Amino acid sequence: MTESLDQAPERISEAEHAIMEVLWARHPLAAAEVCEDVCGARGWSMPTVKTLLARLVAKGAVATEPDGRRFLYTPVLEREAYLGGESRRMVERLFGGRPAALFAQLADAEALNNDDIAEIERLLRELRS
Amino acid sequence: MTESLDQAPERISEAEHAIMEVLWARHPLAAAEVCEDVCGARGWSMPTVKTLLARLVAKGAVATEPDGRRFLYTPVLEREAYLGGESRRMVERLFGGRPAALFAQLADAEALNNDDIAEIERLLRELRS
DNA sequence: TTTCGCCGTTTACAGCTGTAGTCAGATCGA
DNA sequence: TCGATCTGACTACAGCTGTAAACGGCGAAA
Repeated sequence: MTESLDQAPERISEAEHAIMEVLWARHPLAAAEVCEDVCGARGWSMPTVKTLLARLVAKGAVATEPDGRRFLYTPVLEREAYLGGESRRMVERLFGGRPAALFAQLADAEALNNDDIAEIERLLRELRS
Repeated sequence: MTESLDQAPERISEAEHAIMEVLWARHPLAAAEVCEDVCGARGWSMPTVKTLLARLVAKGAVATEPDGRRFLYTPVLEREAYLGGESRRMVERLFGGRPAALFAQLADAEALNNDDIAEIERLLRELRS
């Protein structure tokens, strides 16, 4: 397996993830614009957003590009990679790496509605081909 | 129903979860026995296990029963409930509550092997009936 | 009865996380 | 030119987490 010379996984916290979602949806953005998108929903203030952005930059998950006197922020870490990594980590930690066990759990907890089931079936058919 | 032990979900950390897994597998156990099961694998020492057990008791996830001069520990929180809750939380947080998106992600990351797929198909057939 | 060892409890402490205040420098408008 | 702003940087701080040492009581062995 790829022992990745790349960057260490560098965990992203939940608050940081909220910032990433904003940037994944639209970028590059200035700090103030990120705040517009997220401060209301989470009850944060500008300083909070700035701190989180700075931490993300320090972790290499977000890049900056100067724009006059301010910075524009762009995600470096890709959404797919992040979600994939988190999902696998979770399946690993909670279900011993067996995705089927996760599926069984969700089914058991009735967390799957008919649409979910239909879509998962479609995905499986696709995988098979 | 029973009076709310579950009003507040009372998050369980990863280290605490390792302890819970030991107790779910076998209980009741004394602290020393828990350590036997987990100290080697995680490189922990007795004090660490004791701290984690104490925190779990404080959170109401584990109950104690006196056994001579020591305590025996038994899980109160059930494994199914814990896994279900964690799974749903994760699907909520990362995939906007759409389990199918999680599966698409796992499929995309090639985290599903043939056995997983076969088992999920079997579960789907079961659900259908 | 005195001491030793085991057990749970208390205390410790550094790193991460959530949340935010303050500050110094750049810049735009007057 | 000079202050009002805006921006990122630095600082702060409490709570949670991982990890563990120190303490104090109680029963067993001597």
